[in-house]
Amino acid sequence: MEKVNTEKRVEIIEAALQLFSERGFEKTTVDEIANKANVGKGTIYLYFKNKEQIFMAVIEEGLSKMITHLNQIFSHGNYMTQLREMITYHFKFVEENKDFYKIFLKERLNFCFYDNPSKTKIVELHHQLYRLLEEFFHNGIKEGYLRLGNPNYYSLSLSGMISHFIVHWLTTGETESITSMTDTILEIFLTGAQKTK
Amino acid sequence: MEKVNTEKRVEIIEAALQLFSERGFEKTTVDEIANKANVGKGTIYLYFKNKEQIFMAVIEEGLSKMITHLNQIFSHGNYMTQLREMITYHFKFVEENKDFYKIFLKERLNFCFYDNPSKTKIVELHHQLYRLLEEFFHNGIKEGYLRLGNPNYYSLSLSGMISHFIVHWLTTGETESITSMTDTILEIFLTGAQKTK
Amino acid sequence: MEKVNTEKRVEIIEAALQLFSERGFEKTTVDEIANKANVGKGTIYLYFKNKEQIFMAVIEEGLSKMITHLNQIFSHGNYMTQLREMITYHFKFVEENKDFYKIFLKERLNFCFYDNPSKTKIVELHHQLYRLLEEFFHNGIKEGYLRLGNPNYYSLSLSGMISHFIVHWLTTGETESITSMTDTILEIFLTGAQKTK
Amino acid sequence: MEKVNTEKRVEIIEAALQLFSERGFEKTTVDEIANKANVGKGTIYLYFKNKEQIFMAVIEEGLSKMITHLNQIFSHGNYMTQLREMITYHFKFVEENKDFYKIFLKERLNFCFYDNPSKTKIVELHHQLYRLLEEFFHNGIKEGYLRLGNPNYYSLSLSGMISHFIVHWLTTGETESITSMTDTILEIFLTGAQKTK
DNA sequence: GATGAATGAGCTTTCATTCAT
DNA sequence: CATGAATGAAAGCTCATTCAT
Repeated sequence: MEKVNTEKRVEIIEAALQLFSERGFEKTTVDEIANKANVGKGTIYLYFKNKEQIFMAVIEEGLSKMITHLNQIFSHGNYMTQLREMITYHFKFVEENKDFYKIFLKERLNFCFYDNPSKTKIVELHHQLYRLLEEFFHNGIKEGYLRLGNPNYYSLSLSGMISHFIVHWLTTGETESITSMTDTILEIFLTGAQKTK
Repeated sequence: MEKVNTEKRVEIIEAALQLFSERGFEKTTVDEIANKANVGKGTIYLYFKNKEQIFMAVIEEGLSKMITHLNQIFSHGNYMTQLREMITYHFKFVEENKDFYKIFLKERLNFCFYDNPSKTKIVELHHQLYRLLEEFFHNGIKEGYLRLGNPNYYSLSLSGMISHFIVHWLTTGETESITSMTDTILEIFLTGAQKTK
Repeated sequence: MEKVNTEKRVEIIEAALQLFSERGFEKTTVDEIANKANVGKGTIYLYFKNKEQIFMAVIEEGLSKMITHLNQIFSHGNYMTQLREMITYHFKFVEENKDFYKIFLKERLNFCFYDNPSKTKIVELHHQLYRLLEEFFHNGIKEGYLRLGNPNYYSLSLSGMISHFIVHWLTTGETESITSMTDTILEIFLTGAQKTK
Repeated sequence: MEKVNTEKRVEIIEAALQLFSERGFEKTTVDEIANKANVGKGTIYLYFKNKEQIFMAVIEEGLSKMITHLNQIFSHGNYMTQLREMITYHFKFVEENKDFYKIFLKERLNFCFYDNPSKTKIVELHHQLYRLLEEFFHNGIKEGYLRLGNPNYYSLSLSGMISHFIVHWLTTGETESITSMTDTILEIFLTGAQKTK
């Protein structure tokens, strides 16, 4: 019933992405998506089984992009460069995909509850992202760049810092580029906030 | 039209809190809230102008609780104790107010868009929380506990770490108490993740 | 969710009965029913779970009426009088409940397929009607009024004759009262069409 | 716009016949018909103006078949043989055209309302069938096989008996061949159900 | 104050029909 | 001739809100 990737499908996803991020899933109507995508309302249902599937496709799209790029970053260069680039990439990504990131931040909490088959792809991608970071921090310890410790805790800490800076940036009007925060975060993450004697 | 605090109002808020956190705002019906609160559906509209106002009240309630308690923590004891207690308190709070915290995490992003008069109270409280933490970190620097730097960045970093650990905890089944994470977070925040020679 | 018998419920059933018989189930919209019944569309759903349940209620209503009356007829008088009255009653019933009878004639074929719980009541009533007639003809044989034979075949034959006369009457403009057909049918049923020497 | 009989047209009618009898007219989609007939959806509209016309063609097809065959039966043999064969033919027909007969039984009631030009063909055929039987019973009286009386009443009586036996057979699982009912019906129709002294 | 029956705007989804290829 | 992607009117149903009691 659902058609494969075509120009129309992409247009629908892009329209939906914007609207979902502006008004949220529930407050966005299929009519609005159709209008913004310049397709008939019925057309939407040629490409997606229902409104929820559009949402899933939107998330999938964004998560896949993130994973692909992180994999690229982690595939060459030395560790510290990768660390810095990972942070910068997050900021660049959010600047370019503000809409997706807003949705992502809101929906993270629900990913775990996605049990029905139509959502497993999302859960799978989210796990992939999680494991990618875990491995990265695991390597950091093994290669002697990071202190001994649970790599997941490092992962959660840095991710938390990054996403919280982003939340702050998004909610305070997105003045200036947020990429300039890279060094700040890197320093706090690596050397901590405590005054050394 | 809106009545002041009474037992009924509290019951409505508590019922709504639970339902909103379980199903989200849109998927919760006023009927359900009325049932759970053991009041008539019409009664709800004696205490709240509309469904959205219930939501606002729920958020207000939670934010006020947090602010009150943080103020208490910051009012006595030495700095490092306050820092540790602040983290522990967050964890305790989320354990006791899981429902509210979920909503809070999701809605944070929207606080900035709350322009209409009915939401200013929320924005105000959110700012208060923000300033409270800013001041706390500002003091940490002034009193020589924290390295020189922008107190907001410290605030964002630690808040991000805390909330991200909570997200992880919430989405992985809430096994064990999360308060045990206090030391882990404190250490990473204070001394960083980098291996020292 | 469904309210019990009230004036509104009755009005909805009556409006639906008319519309269903005029346009058929599918071509009748809930809006139309609501309009004809002078209630809001939403009100319909206070009394019926969905459109199909209205239909079921309509059928139930009519079948119950028929069964009740047939029971009355079969409860007193001698056999031949009962037989005649039964036929007359069918004609009177269809004259007074033309709408229902049309629906009944069309839906008979589907009664057997009504497996889901919401329809068992209908199936049950239909069986009741069937057994009532079977027993009536069984008695006719036992009491020596009817020739030896399978009572079901007599039941099917007479019912068939009656309903076909009704179909004819309904489709040819319902000129004159159809009750005048009672004797014609009775005679053919009892003594047959063949010329006796 | 409508093409004459071709293989494709026949396939569409046959597919529609089956689907209409299974799900009814409204619940059958043009897509389904197209799929079952192995033609493109657009192709259907080369052969039929709209969905309703497919339905009409289905009915026409079946009625024509019945009329043709009844004419054959009535064209040779003696009267009583013709009578018996007419009944048997009905049963054989329904066994071979169960789908059509179900639709026919349901739609009979509407034939009279078919006023618009697209339906006159149906009405015409239905009248033809009616007159064919009327004439047959008229002859039966004239030739001394049947008692004096209105031939239409005999026609309605026997037709009613036959179709009601068929309804019963269709709704009770179609166990055994229904053709075995021929004698039963014939006897009741000819000699009646009343016990003779 | 408290209620819940009543409402209709508004939603998602379906599907007969068209038409460019 | 044949097709199926595209369409939007129209349907069933939900639910926030009102208001007579």
